[in-house]
Parts: sequence; C-alpha cells; structure tokens
Amino acid sequence: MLSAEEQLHIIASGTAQIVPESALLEKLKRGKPLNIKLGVDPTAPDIHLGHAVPLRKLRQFQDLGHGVTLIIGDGTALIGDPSGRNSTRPQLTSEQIKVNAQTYVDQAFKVLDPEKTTLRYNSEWLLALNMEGLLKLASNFTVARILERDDFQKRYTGSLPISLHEFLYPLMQAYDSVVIDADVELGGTDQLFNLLAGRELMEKMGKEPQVCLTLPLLEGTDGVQKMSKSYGNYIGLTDEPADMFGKIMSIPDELMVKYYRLASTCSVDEIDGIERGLAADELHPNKVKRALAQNIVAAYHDSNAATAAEEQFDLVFKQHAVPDDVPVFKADLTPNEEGLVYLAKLIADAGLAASAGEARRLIDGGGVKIGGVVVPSKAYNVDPAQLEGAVVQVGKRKFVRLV
RNA sequence: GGGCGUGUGCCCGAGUGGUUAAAGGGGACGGGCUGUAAACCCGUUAGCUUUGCUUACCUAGGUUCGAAUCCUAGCGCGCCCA
Repeated sequence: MLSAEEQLHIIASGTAQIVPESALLEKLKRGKPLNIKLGVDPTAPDIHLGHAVPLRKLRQFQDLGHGVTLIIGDGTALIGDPSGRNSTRPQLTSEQIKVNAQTYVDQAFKVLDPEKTTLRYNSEWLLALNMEGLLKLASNFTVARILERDDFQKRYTGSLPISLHEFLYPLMQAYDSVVIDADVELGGTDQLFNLLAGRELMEKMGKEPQVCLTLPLLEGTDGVQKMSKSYGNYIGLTDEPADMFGKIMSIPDELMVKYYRLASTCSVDEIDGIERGLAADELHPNKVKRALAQNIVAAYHDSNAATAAEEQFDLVFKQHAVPDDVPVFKADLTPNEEGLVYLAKLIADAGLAASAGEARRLIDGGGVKIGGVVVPSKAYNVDPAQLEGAVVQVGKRKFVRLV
C-alpha cells in the first residue's frame, strides 16, 4: 500500500473539495481499507461520462486497496432528490426504479472492480424504519438547519412549494452513511449539503464522521452546459467506439485536462505531465486529444476497439472516405413518371434530415453526397441507377447505405 | 376580490391593419478554413415534388376586402391594491 500522503495526492486530483482533508489523511494513515460510499438515484437508466466521474474516483480508491459500498437509492428515490431543483421531482414507480437500478449497475461495473464493491439497496433499512425510528432520526436536525440548504432557501424565499417529504431527503441519505459506516462519501458539488448532513448525523449517533469528497460537474461536448441527456451533449458509456471517439475529439481544447482528470484511466502523474506539456506548448493538442479519446474508448470497450475507432476517424475525417460500418437503409427506389426518385424525401425517411424540406436545404447548401460526389443544388430528383447500393452522406458524419 | 401590464418561430426579441413565413441577436445545422477544437468567413433555420399550395405570432370567437397587429371572452405569466 502507498503511504497516506501518496494516496491523498492521487485521491485529491480532480476533486472540488475534501471536507476536511486532515480527517481523510488521518483515516488513510491507519493503513486499513476504508469504506467509500456512493449513493445513486436510479432515476435515469442511461449513464454517461458525467455520471461516471464519481465512479472513476471510486475506482481509484479501489486500486489503492479500499472498499466501496455502492448504494442504490431505491428507498430515497421514492422522495426524489431536491438538489438543484426548483420544483418537486416526480416520484417514480417501484417498477421503473427496479429497471433503472439494474441498467445502472450493469454500466457501473464497467468502471468499478466488482471484487471490491458491495452493493446495497437503501430500501432495506429505510423502509424498515417505522414511525418511531423516523421521528427519532428527524429530531437530529432543526428546520433552520435544513432550510440553510441553497435550493430550499431559494424555493422558500421565492414562495415556491417545498413538500415536507423533500425535507427528509438529506436525512435519509445521511442515515445511509450511518448504516454502512462510511469513511468517505463522494458526490457532485451540488451534493455537499447532503454529504455534510451525513457527517453530522454520524457524529450525533456516536460514530466516526465521514469525510465528504465532492467532484466538479463535467461539461458536455459543447463545452458549456453540464453533460446531460436533455442537452444532447453527452457521451454515453454504451456509445459505439467510433461514436465515442468522435464525440471526445469534438470537445473544446480547454476541457481536455479536466476530461483527463475526471474521465480517463490515466495516472495523476501522467495527467500532471500532460497539463504541463500543453501549457508549455510542448505537446500538440490534437495528439493529446487523440490519446484521451483512445484511453476512454479503451476503458469502456477495449484497446482494439479504440485503435479501430481511431482508424475510422482518420478514414472519415482526414481522407474523407466512407466508414466501414455504415448503417443500411432499405429505400423505395420506385421512380416517378419522369424515371427519377425524389432524393429529399428519401433522405428524410432515412433519418438523415428532419424533413424533406430540410433535406432540400441541405442539398442546396452542398451538404449531401451520393457515393462521395456532391449533389448539385436544386437536384432534388435523381436517377435511381445512381442510388442503387450507393452511400448517401449528409454533413460530415451521417451516412446511410441504400439497399 | 379589484387595477394595470404581458404572451411572437428552438431561445431572446422587433414588429400596432396590407410585398410579413415575420427585423435583429443567440443557438443549431450545412459549406470554407482547420486539428470533426477555438477563432473567422459564407449560407440555411415552418410543411409539402415549390415559379405554387398549406399551416403559423397563447386559445376560441368577432370586426375588416385584408389581422401577429383592432374588439370580446378564456388561459398562462408579471406587478400593484385589498
């Protein structure tokens, strides 16, 4: 095992805050495996690189010899985390929760070491808590304390409703820490309040308080908004290698180091070196970004897939060739009276454009190619012989092979 | 409960009776440049086999040859009074 200081150096990389850092160092100094907690809400089934940030950090802990307790919040999901919300979340059905939890776990183990992970469902103890237990638990916090929380504060002063059950959310999450005896709990920066509640409750209930470790939010491929499915800027853990590679290549340069720290499997020393190299203009950003894409694709698929993805990438974007695995589309090539096929509609049907109108505009803009040849403006109708088995391309990255 | 104001395309926002499918900006998309980054330049940004037709300025009616623009009611939002 590495020394406590060396471990801390690795753990601290990429974190937003560690509260308190001294306590973490102390825990590490004991030389015993720590119990690291992460609670997840099974509200959305698909997980992306942003969700994987805390998982990566957990993996670092595991590689240092520590144990992880992953808590599926099937109990807390009944409430819905009010963090960062200005309205009450809809409550999920237990059926949805179950399905979501399973997909989450399947994907989480792409990152975590199953040998060193304990999986727990918090309904196990939360639902077992009867009225007496709940009241006892609630007596540990004052209304003022809970109301301190930023989002509650905003809602309260803004005269927006806060349901009573939402008040209980931080308590539930805190209670999880008590039950599993967490040494450290991870979360996004927006989770700090909940994490601190855990620390406080543990102390009140006579346990050694957990250390709170927060991680910054990861921006999506647009480089501005946080990564989220609803913004359409996410890189999914289950994305195809070529797709994943391309998406990573399209992130802004400024974000590369952050991605390295939060989403790659590279060691802290390597990343520090890259950061210095970029700052000193000794490393070419393109090379660095390629290496990043390689690393991440390899982490979620394998290194062969990563190499293949990079080859595809060069093929398509450097040599402007057609990739190997073009999706096929069964097109109706029945010609009209003039013996031609309406290309615009075909493009829309193939899903390459939202409507035939958009397809027409794309053709006029020179954004459509058949078999590598640009379709001239206004040429909305084409000879079917030209289309037979041909590859239709829209923009730089959308292809379809007609059959 | 009363008074006033406001509601425009993905978003912001101009438009107060007639070349308005609706200025301008943002975003997005396509083209150029490039490193599928950024910056920059150009173009597009309702549907339809389109010299045209259809649907559109919260909703439903009405006035008018003609309405996003005027009137009435409803709904949403904001502010003020009680």
